[in-house]
Amino acid sequence: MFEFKILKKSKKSRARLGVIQTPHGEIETPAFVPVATRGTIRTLDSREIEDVGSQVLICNTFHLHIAPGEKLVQKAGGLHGYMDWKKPLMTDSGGFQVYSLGFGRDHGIGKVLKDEQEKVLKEGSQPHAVKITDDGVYFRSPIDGKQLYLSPKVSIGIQEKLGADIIFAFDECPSPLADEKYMRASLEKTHRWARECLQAKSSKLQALYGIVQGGGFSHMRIESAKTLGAMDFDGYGFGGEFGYDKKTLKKIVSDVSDELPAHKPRHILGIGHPEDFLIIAQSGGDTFDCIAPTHYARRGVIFTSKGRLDLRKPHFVKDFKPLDPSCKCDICKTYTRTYISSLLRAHELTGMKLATFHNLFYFNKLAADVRRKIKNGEL
RNA sequence: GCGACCGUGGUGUAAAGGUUAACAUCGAAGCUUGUGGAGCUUUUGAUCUGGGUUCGAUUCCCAGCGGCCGCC
Repeated sequence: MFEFKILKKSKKSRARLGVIQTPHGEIETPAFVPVATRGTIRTLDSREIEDVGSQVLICNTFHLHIAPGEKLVQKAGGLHGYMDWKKPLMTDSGGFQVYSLGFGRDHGIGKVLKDEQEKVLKEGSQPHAVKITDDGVYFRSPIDGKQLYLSPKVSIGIQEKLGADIIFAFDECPSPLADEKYMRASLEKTHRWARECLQAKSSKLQALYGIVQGGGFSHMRIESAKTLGAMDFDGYGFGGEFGYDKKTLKKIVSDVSDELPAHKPRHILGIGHPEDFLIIAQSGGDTFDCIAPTHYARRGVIFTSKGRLDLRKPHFVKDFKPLDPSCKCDICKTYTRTYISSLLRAHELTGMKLATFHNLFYFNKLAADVRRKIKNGEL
């Protein structure tokens, strides 16, 4: 049921054109994966998500576990039935929330560093709101403060009930501030958990991806890729930080790609601004997800062929052009910057929706352009 | 017409007879990469007008103007 076919390998780079076959259809790669954390692309319904050209979405185990809970989703026919989405789905394991709700929150940083920073997190450090043990991670529910627990076995159990086509191993996503010793211990834990995830998995319909870690430590990235590459995963996620510049992103993705089994698909977790698309594809990435198009849209920032535009800026209110004159999406064919800018300034939901629709169309189109370039031998 | 109450950034509120009048929101600039977030950082912007009391009034007193409520 799950198969990755490589249609063409580039002679100029590590790029490859491919098709991932899943029980819910095919994904043409390289592909952009919109983020539907709680089973929805905020402001869009499943029909509209398809209309913007999405092939596959990624939902989140941790958030769906909290609400509405995997049992309810299972009763609704799994995520596909729950959201009436007939195409492929992924679920992230909750490993990223170990970071985003833990050290990420403590230090007020994301996973992408803007400047080179001193690595300050020492081995044995614990975040405030999250407790990381050898076997799993304790969280507190954002709803009622109740204790929640995720481990490789628990995460896989939840993901099997959610029923996505591609599921991810439960890992510890380390902070970019982790020092070498912390990273070493974390990496060993992630590798041990990877084996436990393989053992815990019982569904044959779902593909399981292992997650390569190692942060900015090149030797650990390579070691992680070798270790996980030797395990029987259906594909591989690239997690954690990718440095503070694009050169580092390219190097890490390239290095890791070179160590992994060439015939298995590779997913770059949480990276994918427009300027990253070519870098990821050239370095050997097949799929990648990013909250940027949806998250930014709700703040009034749209992505266009001429770069980012902050539609809440005053001058856009008097601008009667479409969002992106060269875009073929329904929004650009229909509405003006004046209208959408005014709506966004008034915090109208429709403004966020129109911006979200356009941004996703634009991102999916960019991925299609990457595929065309590989096909034409331009990349 | 009479009486009561009230006039503080654009809006909604706070405070005090004495150094830079607080907060929220709005405005402006920047940020956002496996989405706890319509969020975060920085920043512009105010005591209705005129008198009086006082060393000193935005605060207390008087008048005007404006608002609001009640009564005729």
